[in-house]
Amino acid sequence: MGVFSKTCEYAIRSVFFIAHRTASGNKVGIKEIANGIDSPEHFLAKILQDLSRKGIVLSAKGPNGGFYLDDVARKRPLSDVVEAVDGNSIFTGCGLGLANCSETNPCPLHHEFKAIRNQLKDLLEQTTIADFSESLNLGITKLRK
Amino acid sequence: MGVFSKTCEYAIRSVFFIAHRTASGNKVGIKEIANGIDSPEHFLAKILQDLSRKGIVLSAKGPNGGFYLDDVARKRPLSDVVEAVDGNSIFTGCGLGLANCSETNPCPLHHEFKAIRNQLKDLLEQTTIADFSESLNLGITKLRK
DNA sequence: AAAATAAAAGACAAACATATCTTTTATTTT
DNA sequence: AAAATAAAAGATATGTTTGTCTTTTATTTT
Ligand code: FES
Ligand code: FES
Repeated sequence: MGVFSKTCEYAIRSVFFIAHRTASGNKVGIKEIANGIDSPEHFLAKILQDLSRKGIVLSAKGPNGGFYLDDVARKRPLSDVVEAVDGNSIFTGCGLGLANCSETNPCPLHHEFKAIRNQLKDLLEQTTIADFSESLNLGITKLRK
Repeated sequence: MGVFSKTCEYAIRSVFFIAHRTASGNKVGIKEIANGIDSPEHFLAKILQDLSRKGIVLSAKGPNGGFYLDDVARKRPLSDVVEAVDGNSIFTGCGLGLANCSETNPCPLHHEFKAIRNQLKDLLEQTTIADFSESLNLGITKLRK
């Protein structure tokens, strides 16, 4: 089990892929996305339907349709994607699973854990979906092994 | 879903509890532990059986029996507990779920993610089970809400 | 030796995450 | 209007995690 759920991993990889493939106003179909990020097609379809409903990605039916991002969507922080799929427990929850993480009732790892958790939060809040398009264009980074 | 599995959360909380309650050579029973960390008794029993088989905790059957830790077990780093339960993917796995996290085939988040992942690794490797007994004794930290 | 205690082990069940397949709806092209 | 396209929606399946209950084994106390 990773930091994010499998669903969330596919979600992040797919928005990166869509951003990268639809930079100049075109759209990309579910099959191509699923292949591009090495995910099960129908499972990814569910995820993108959900992201579409929540306004994280945009979609169009019919010929020449597919998924895409507009300028607003491109500039969304990654934290919005994570929160849409996995909720905000990764940003606020106790590392040891206590019901309420707080300064007044901390678990033994609270202070150390909170510092690390906040760094992950900062990373995801300060980088946008579009931020990684260039390294993908250059082939420096990958979305499938 | 947190950083650790529910099973691992219970495991960490229980070793903290056992360390705290068995400081002077005594033992503590499963019921008391389950109540002390607010976990399902029989589920925790399975976890402790596993930790016992792996040598993370010690146990004794019969009257006055229970779980305990010796000096060696007390000084084990938390990373041993986590690795025994959740494996090492939290320390080495790709944040976006790619099959192999590496410098030569990095995902877009690789460098940033790796830095955070390594901090968690360092935290867990550099603190031992016994390190938190004092703050538990003083009631400064808690193992149940 | 018998009774009591407590962990170990086994069988089962519910909930959730992940995945697959089929049908429907909306849109565009012809 | 008809045909083609592609996402949306629905139904079903598989696997894993989490949780419960019962029986067995080992140990100690009486
Ligand atoms: S209480 Fe556990 S991380 Fe804050
Ligand atoms: S390749 Fe993704 S974190 Fe290293």
